[in-house]
Amino acid sequence: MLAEKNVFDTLSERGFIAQCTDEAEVRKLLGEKSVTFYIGFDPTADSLHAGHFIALMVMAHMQRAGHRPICLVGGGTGTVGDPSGRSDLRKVMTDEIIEHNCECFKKQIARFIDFSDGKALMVNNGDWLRKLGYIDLLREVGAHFTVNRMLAAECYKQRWEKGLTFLEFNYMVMQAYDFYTLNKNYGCEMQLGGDDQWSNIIAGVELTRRKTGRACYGLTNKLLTKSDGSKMGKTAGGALWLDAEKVSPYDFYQYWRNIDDADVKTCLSLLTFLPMEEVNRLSSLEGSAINEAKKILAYEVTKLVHGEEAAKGAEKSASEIFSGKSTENMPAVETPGAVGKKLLDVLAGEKIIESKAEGRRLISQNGLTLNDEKISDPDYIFTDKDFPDGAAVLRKGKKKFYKLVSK
RNA sequence: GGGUAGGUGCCCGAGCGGCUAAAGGGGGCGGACUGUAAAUCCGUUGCAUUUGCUACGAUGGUUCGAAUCCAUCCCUGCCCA
Repeated sequence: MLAEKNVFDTLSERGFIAQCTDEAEVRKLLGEKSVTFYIGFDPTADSLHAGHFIALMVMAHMQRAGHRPICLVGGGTGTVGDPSGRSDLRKVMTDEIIEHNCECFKKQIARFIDFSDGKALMVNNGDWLRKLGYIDLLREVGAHFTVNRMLAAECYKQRWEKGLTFLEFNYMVMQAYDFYTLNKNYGCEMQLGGDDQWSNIIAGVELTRRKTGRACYGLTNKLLTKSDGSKMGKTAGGALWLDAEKVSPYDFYQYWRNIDDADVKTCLSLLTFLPMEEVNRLSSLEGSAINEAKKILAYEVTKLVHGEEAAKGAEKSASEIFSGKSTENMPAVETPGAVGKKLLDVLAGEKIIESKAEGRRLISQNGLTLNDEKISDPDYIFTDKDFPDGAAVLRKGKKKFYKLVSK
């Protein structure tokens, strides 16, 4: 069942599309039948992050329009590591870790994509890549690649200075083989992915054509970057993970709530399903009014990732905390027996600060507030009075709040 | 395998016997200004704290004293094979 509107237009209108093979052909294809397509995710960590989310959105748009997604987790390619656009060699992971990460990915992806009734498939390229024989692969696939062409690929540019290992050089071949395999087994005709995957995708399109004579297509989505070109989705602790254990819904919400004005439009159109009229209306708000747009953005993205309940909770906490009305939903930290202990010891113990030196620095720079009183003494010791109702409100910097619960 | 240039804090990058926990920049953090924004400005940025510990690829050595000198090893780039 195809949607009335061509997804290609939807994706294009929302600003997803970076590069595409034969646009007219792809658009036509997507408009006339249900297309099976795939996106691969390499298990580089035990959670997906904001960068993957945009790909999931593309996938969701496609599925909503009646096409069939194949989610590929890279149990095989993950062992090699994609060098595309990277300046360093990826860490080698053990098979156990890769397997574990694949499982984590599967669970997360299942929240965004409907896998019921075969509406989507989940595959692991380890299933076919791992049992390939070297000689067989060379003869079957290697013959179709010229090194000259591979070397010219944009994705290796970054590596010219640092050196590219043969191991990584093969990544492209493996990914191309994935596409060919999926085309053969599932009739997969398109591969989507982040724009950094363009070279790999093209390789797959060509391999499939050479081996089968069938035309395949590729389309890449823009990478999630800020208006200044830097990567979006970076937090103090690293990536903006989709796993609630790694980044709480509240922090996740706050990330989007604090996005640059200039990025509001991109985020709304790429990361939410709000109609474009609404996206345009919200992102045209000026001055402080654009905060409304940010609230909606934060709520919508959090809802997609963590569910409606968590999104509402995060929204409520944020508005209460920043208006100073209530501390009820503030992120709580259990600090039993804090009374009588040094403030810095307690905070360091709870990882609220990374080290006591950082704590001292914060205090000397007026960055720590306890129940609305600036802390000025690095040796401050908690007293009963700090926990009026069994809880104290600690503020670190301007925006990080913690409710210390003393039991 | 031969020649050569290197491996410095989160990253880039200076330092090339003591004044070096290590210039400068980026990033991060804090403050001011604001709109829980950006830009800007100021401060700060190993840990422990009252001169203690750990750090300049690894291990040994020379020295009163080494990131800086020597030896061996590991890793990387480039050129040659």
